[in-house]
Amino acid sequence: MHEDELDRRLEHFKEVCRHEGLKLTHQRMVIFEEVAKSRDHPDADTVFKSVRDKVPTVSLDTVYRTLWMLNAMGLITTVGPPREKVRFDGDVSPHHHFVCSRCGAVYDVHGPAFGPIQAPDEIEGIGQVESVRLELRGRCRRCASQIE
Amino acid sequence: MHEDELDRRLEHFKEVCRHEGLKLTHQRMVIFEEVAKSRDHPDADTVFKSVRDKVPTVSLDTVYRTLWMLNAMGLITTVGPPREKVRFDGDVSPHHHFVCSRCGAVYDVHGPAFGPIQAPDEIEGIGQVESVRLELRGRCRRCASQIE
DNA sequence: GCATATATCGGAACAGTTCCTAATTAGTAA
DNA sequence: TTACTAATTAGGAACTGTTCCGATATATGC
Repeated sequence: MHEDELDRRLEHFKEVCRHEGLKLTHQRMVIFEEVAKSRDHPDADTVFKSVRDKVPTVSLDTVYRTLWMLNAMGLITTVGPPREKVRFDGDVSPHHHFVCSRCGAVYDVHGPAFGPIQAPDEIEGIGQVESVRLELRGRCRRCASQIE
Repeated sequence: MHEDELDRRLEHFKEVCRHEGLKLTHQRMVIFEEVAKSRDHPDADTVFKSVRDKVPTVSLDTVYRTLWMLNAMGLITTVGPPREKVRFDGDVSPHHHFVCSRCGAVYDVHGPAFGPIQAPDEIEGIGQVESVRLELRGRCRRCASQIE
């Protein structure tokens, strides 16, 4: 990534914070920068260790809080569903899932609209695909109809 | 689900166990039946509680061991990536991920082959889709080239 | 039935994440 | 600059989901 791009993201981050009335603490900036410039999808502990090199007293809690905050603000994303326990499915036929982000309910989606998903050619250079998992997230009907 | 279908699955399960030299314990059958007949993607604790009604002394460990075994045998599947910690991604542009099931490395997949994924009409009746997550799993090049 | 490899139970251990509270700090206004 | 205040942090305890461990029990093959 270009130095410029990182600066641009940092500036955007500051802007969003100001706009949301969030304080621009040193910790937050270092944590954001760490994820923004990383290319290897680090876990929380990895971020924690990197940040600690620059801010020795930072706590793991702060790292977690900040990461989820950044995620909520759309400044970073996560790989895999956040904070959920494993669930099992007796149906092994090819299908996908809709997970309600509010109540956690899981709905099967068999709809043929997707068809059998095929990996793009790019994958060739990365590895051998063994399974494809498609997960839709959102608010289910029941939750959507309830007042917040 | 028809009673027949459940019986068929149970019979298939027994067959696979025999073929693999796995013992057909009462616990295993009850656990498998519980997941096979469920329609709501239960978590391990839910399965545990259901099974306990029929086998009061069953342990949570047995439930977990059995569920992962069933998963490994392809008799059930999981929702969401199993046994992994959350990882973060500073890239918020639309893209997907390839996760190596052996070393855990995550690779970005931007390939246009997928295009913007669209939810099937079936979704209309389920809820409002807020995000779509596509995850490819398999063995990455580096791992594939190593002797097991 | 007997032998034995396999599976189970129960509880302790573990890992990742979140909670709690006193102390600190960024932003704001005088 | 200084003082004020609400937001944020550090550190460690607590929590949750999952796995490990060792003694006991059991399914299967003979």
